[in-house]
Amino acid sequence: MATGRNHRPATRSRGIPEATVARLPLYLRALTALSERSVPTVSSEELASAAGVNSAKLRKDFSYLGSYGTRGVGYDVEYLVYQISRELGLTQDWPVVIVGIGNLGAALANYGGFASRGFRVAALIDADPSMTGRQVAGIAVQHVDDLESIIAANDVSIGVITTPGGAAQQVCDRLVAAGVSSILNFAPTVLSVPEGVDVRKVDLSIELQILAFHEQRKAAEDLSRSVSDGVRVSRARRGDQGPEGEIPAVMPA
Amino acid sequence: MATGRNHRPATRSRGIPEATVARLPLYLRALTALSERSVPTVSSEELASAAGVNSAKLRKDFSYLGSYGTRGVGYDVEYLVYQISRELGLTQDWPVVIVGIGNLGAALANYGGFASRGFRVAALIDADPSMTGRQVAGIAVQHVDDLESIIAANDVSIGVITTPGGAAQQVCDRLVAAGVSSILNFAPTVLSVPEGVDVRKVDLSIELQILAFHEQRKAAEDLSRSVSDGVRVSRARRGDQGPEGEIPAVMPA
DNA sequence: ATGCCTTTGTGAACGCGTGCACAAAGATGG
DNA sequence: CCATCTTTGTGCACGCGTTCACAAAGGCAT
Repeated sequence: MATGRNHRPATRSRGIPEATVARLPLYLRALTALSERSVPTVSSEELASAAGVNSAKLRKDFSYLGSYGTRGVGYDVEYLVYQISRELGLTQDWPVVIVGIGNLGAALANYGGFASRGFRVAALIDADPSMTGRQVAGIAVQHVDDLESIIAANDVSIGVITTPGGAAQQVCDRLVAAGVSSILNFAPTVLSVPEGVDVRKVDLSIELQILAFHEQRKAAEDLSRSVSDGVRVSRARRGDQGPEGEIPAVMPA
Repeated sequence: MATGRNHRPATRSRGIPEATVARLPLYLRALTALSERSVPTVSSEELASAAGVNSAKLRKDFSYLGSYGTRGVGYDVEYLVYQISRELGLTQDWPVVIVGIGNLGAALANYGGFASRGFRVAALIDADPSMTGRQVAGIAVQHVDDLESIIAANDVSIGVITTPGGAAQQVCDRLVAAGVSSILNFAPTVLSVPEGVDVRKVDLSIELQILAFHEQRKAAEDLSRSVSDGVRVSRARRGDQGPEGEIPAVMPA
């Protein structure tokens, strides 16, 4: 039920809105950068600008965590880093398994952003026997037959699925049965999971299609503007705005 | 200003809500699967189930495109595939450049989901001279010095950034200056772009942090429930719920 | 042709998220 | 100790998105 975007639509996480939770990592990243530059305090305006959000939104977000600011001064960077880290559960270590060590799985295994924030790649799992034992990012790939024991041995609760779409649901079921209750799904599949399991989806193809929609809309606007203004627009040459040549994605006013 | 999630917050795309646009690729995928099985028609209930959404939401989404269903019967699969494809701009070919051919960039270049839906990897670009000329996914990597000419020669309007965070803004600026107006950003950076340029962000680290938040919340709930019920919960052993041992992410009722 | 049955399309209500605007709070200088 | 100035925290209003519930519409059997 839980899809990647607009996550956990009904249940509010007991006080902290989902939209706020989704922004906390953004703030944390900006704060960490400030911390590394030894900046002691930061105002909501500055931090909001660094995180790319509205300052009122940022203040409201922080208000859900508590009153951690000082009026007239701003927020203590170190303190806020700690509070957000704790709220996100990053003060503890999260072992993660990656299932499906293809190009993407290998890329994720090598991705530095994991280790930097409390996430540790506990195991790499693949169904291909010829992959078993191969070192990827310094970790030996294990066979999917041992999935359950690997999960149990490492007390893993977060799984990343980077298998082909056809295998995703099956892998998901096994992960969940083995005790994993949070899944990051890169496979182009709608996973069905029991109540209590969180799924977030990252779908590269969908992201591109959304961009294409807006791109087409912009092209159509440019086209209609160029017709009236006589301005030549590169993208307008592309043509093919549908079979009837009508402007797509534009409802009749 | 445009962040990856909740995209284009103010401007509605002249008739089609952004939330609907984000779901169209989901419907399209489900419909394509039905089409391959030669299913002629589908009801909103069936399709919604396949796409993992509410049927009322699906019907309202389709209502923004027009009245393409037949009451008492459902939707014609082939016709709907065509209409959605056209609406998303997938009837035309979108040349895409990928900048930053590391693990992730290479994974994306090899990703089959691109070509299957009107997207064509027109060029791979990297700043490392030793990468220049190397074949990745059958495409020769080109040097970033030639970025502008590559964009122009291929009439590229969509760029994918998979560089390290430090290089992302610079690459972004050059892409935009060269005429790219839609960017898919995998770098952990808040990109600032001029008006009219769309940016979608995919941040693996952020997705994991959101999962960790919910995971921690579930662990805290399990913990408090196990205290009263005497149920032993695996995750409860993990401990370390913050320095005061209080339950995090739970506002006092 | 007529009545029934299924399914769409949508009006209306509700809830969440956002942003404005301001009062409260606290630091700082005299 | 008081005045001033900065910045937080939040009440409020607004708009978008979701969901319900039902009337309209069309197929189908008799």
